[in-house]
Amino acid sequence: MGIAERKERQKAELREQILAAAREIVLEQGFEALSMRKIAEAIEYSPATIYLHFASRDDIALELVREGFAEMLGAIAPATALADPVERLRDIGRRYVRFGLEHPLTYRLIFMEDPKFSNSVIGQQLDAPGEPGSIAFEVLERTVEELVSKGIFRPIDPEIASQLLWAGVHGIVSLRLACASTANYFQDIEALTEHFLEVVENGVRAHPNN
Amino acid sequence: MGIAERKERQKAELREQILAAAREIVLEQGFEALSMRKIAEAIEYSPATIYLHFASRDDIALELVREGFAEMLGAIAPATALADPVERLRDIGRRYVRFGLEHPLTYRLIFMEDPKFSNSVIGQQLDAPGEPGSIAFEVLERTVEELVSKGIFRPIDPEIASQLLWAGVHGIVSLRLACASTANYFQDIEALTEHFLEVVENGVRAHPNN
DNA sequence: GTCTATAGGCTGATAGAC
DNA sequence: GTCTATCAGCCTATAGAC
Repeated sequence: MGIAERKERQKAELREQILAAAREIVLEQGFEALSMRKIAEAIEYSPATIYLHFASRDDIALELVREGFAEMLGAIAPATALADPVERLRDIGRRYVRFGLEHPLTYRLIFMEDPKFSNSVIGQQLDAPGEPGSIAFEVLERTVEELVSKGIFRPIDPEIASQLLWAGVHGIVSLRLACASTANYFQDIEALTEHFLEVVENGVRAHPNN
Repeated sequence: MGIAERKERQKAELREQILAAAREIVLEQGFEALSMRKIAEAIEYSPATIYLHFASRDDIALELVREGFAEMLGAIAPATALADPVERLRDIGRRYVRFGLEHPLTYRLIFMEDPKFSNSVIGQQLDAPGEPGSIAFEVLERTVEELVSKGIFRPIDPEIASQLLWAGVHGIVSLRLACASTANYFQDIEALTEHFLEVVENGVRAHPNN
């Protein structure tokens, strides 16, 4: 059945081409500029052909958000390897912020563009136990747990602490993306991140060390 | 010159009607649904008439973002009246989050919708010393200063501390708005806000009280 | 599988009549 | 000041030919 396989391969390739073209349009012209016609032009097929691979524009957009989310998790993942929970926690925060700053349009796409897609993707990732997003959040929670059990952090609900950390780094990134030109007020985001991590760490520490 | 005045009054009235209609459309159908035709239909004038009061759709949108920002500041302002700086700081945070949750679409419009407008409005507000936004941020900074000078907070740069607080509450609100349906993970935003304020307070306190 | 052609919308903005 | 009419363009999605 070599012929059927080749056909399937070609079909999958075209699907990938569509997504790649869509990604490029979003990264170059913004999310709202994404249209079936532009994708068609980029891949040198007619708009009608795209509908053989995706049911709608929303389907493509959703897939892009999914990919963006996965890309973000991939950028944060290396932090997991750190043995020291204090360093691991900091590294997660730093990597999160760095990803947001280095991929502002991807970050916007995931969290700020269309609530319909953000909601669907983030919700799916967090509600299903096996999903990468769920696992990433669990790593965060378990790191907090470790810090508590080692007596470094005072007893604090790991879920709440994790949500605080997430909200904090998300706030730093998304506020920056919302007022990117307001350079006067958010000059050094990396430094702000360090301060945030230090303040939170200090705020939940069992034996304050300032 | 009563006639000229009446005409001016009527002109201003129509301008207000346009903005009111635009606001309603954005709050009911979302920002991207805002169009000149829909506004025209709502005010029962032809689309061409709107152009006598606003140069473009962007002009109207910008004005809406400006108004939204002002509305937010107005909702936070009462916190200024609190004499106790600790309570004042907490109240600012609480009011900020409450406004975001009670006016999600206005909050989205200000910070998450179109960076073009967010940027312009937030930038203008923060860069010009006399603007309400600038003043609000100064109140925050001065509150931190007061806490430091009274020995309640350790010596910390008030600007950095203020940015941290802003980023934190913004993160709480905007993450919630991005994944509104993910109720499992962000059940009680008010409680999360309390934890955030407590952790930050504790993290910068001169004499830890846990 | 891929195309052309098109239905059936929507949009911002403006010229020119009244 | 306000209108009608319209330009010039965008869009998603599909029917039907090849």
